[in-house]
Amino acid sequence: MTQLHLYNTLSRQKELFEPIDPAHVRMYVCGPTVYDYAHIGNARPVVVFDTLYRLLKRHFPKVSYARNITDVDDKILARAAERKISIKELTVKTTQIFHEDMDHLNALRPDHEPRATAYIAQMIALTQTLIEKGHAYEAEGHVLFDVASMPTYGKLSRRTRDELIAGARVEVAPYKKDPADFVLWKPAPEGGEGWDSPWGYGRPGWHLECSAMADDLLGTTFDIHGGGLDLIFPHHENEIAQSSCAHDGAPPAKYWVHNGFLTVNGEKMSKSLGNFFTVHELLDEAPGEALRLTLLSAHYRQPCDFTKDGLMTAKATLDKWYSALRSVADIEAVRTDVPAAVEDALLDDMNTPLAIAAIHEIVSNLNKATDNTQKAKLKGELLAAAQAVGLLEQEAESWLKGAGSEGGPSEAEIEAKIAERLAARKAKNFALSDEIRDTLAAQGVILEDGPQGTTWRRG
RNA sequence: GGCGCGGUGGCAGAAUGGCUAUGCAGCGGACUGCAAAUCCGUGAAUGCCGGUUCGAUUCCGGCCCGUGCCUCCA
Repeated sequence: MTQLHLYNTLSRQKELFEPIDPAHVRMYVCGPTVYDYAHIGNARPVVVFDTLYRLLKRHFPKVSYARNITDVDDKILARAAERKISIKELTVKTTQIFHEDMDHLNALRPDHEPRATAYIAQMIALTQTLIEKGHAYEAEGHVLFDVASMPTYGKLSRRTRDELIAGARVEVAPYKKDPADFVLWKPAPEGGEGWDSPWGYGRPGWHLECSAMADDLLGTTFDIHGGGLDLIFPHHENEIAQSSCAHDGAPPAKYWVHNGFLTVNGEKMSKSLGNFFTVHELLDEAPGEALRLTLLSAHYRQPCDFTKDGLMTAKATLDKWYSALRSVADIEAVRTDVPAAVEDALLDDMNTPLAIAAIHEIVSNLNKATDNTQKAKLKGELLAAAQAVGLLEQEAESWLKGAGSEGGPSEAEIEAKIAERLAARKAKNFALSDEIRDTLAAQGVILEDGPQGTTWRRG
């Protein structure tokens, strides 16, 4: 397979990816609501769509990737009030932390990262258009989308309005014409966070934000809209409703791509279960690349169960890969394209587990290689392959010697111990030699004796 | 209740109408002063019951189990 195929939620099938404009591919992914540290579940779509972004960039001349920042929302208001700080202060700080955390996961920054509050004018305009076209109505300071005005509503999530009503567990607001109607604009109290609008002081609805930003940055219809599975309904369904109705039927996106949910220790992550992990805290336990590899170890549409054991296995895998790279540190890599086995796996609906298996094979071949020409070629292949999935972006030496160095012995101390041990070994004092090795091992430093002498790494 | 997803060896996790990846763990060997790492070899799986088929883990139906959404959770 040499062309990209993606599973489109709209058709529930794998489809050949045919960009609207092959010269310029456009992708929008729903980003975080910045009220707290990003958790490991938030990281999954970031890593998944970063992998897709990298893949698209290799195959198309220009890619525009937009990922929004939702910086106005009930949870943000509540958190800011709780901490007695301004909304701005909260969202700026949280956004900064989000960026730092995602950088650690080797996620490239999107080309556009719109903040909802910078697009209020576009949201108001979109709402007005929907009212003018008869798809929205005002009621008690709210503007609501009129679901009955759109016969195809429910197409993405494959739900009918009857099902929605039958399954509704929420109390229906009395001002709604139809229980399925959703809010585009809602009133805000005087002095609270809000903006003036034709319908009074208020705030935009969440679904409206993405429609307005995507439309403004990527155009009426763009190629890929991504996000987590849980966003299919209602968020993406409502985005389709808003954008299509505002644009006389033109849908916002051609391909809808959704990543599966992440569980922790087999259960949905929640604070009460005690299995809630933020990316920030996990970075203290393992490098970001290990976290990234863990997330890519399962196919993006499958559920991914996160465990600390899995994280440690990913770390060990990277140790192995970096060790292979270190063994050829003095050989210059031959620059090559991403090896076919890896690229083909990725082109087939981003089969990252298969791509990772192919990387294992390259590592194995590199470890087996005897002549330098072969090693140079395989080193190039390994780097190209790993970087296609955002891994092996560090120097082997610093990965192996730097990880977990806080609190451990310094490099100079380790080198001194190794020299001491070498002397003991030469004198055939193996008791001392082993004692030195054991002591270092207890401090997290693993010694490996090879034909070229002793190398070390932190475990 | 409605809609959806999944059940593959000890674990993780791909693929496939017949010849069944990959990694970790295990076992044996090479190498090593001994280890570690690496390499070589090796055992081990398709939830249950039917159907279609020469043949099903793969397709179809039923069941069981798990799980997600239906609430501005990725």
